Amino acid sequence: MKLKISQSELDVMDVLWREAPLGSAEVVARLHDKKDWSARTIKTLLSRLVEKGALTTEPDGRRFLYTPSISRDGYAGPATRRFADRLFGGRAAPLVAHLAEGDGLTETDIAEIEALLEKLKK
Amino acid sequence: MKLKISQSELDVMDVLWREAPLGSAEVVARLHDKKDWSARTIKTLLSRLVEKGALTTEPDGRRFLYTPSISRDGYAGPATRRFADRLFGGRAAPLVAHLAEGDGLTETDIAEIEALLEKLKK
DNA sequence: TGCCTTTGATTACAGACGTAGTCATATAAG
DNA sequence: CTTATATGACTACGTCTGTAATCAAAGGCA
Repeated sequence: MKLKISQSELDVMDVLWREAPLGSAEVVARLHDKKDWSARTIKTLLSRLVEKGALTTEPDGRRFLYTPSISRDGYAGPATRRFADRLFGGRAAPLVAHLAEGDGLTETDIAEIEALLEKLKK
Repeated sequence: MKLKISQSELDVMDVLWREAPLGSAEVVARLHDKKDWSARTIKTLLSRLVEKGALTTEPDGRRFLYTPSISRDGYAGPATRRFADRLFGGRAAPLVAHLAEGDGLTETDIAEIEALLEKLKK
């Protein structure tokens, strides 16, 4: 059961991972600034995500409310590992190095990662 | 000039990033254990990569030698940032956390990342 | 010297993806 | 009650991907 979510679909999931359930019009509203898509396009993406089982629907009057059926972490974990494998042979350090390039890491990020590493070492 | 390399194509690039130039038969040999692809398939991927400009060719008798025209880092850097953006809104810590799950980080990885963070803080 | 093998070129084809349009219907507004 | 509108269902269509097969040229082997 490998759930394959495409790039554009991920943008939609992102909205619903932040806030759910939402109706399609609300998703459209949330995406309005970020992406220059027609409402139709977003509706299509929502439908495909439902087909794929990434979203659950719940009727709310004449419309549907959409809710993710996988958590962001549930999806991101395996995806991250596959990503690291393909690009860096699974080694984590180069990945972090790329993130760090050009001020990619905030103070907070650094602190959090350090805390994380501390815990791992114990 | 956005170079778009697909998943399967990346597996081919990986071989050539490790060792280049190589002829197609050699690439096929290197991939034999990893992927269960016919030689035809790999040839197609090589051709597509050449079309896309990700590989350079150099005639060597009746065959071609393939060499990457972008470095692994040159490709991985932007790709990593896009990946982090899409999945974690650009925040690095959750990404590292996922990598760490289930013993994903070796001692060496941890040490390297720590060194990296040290340098960033200065 | 004529055929098999290797290699590159060209072609194939289904399914996923990006990006919508059309249609029917339910509903809100007047 | 009638009409404009919002919403979901279905349809569209060109491109990209995964995964090859076929064809032709060029050299190796019998």
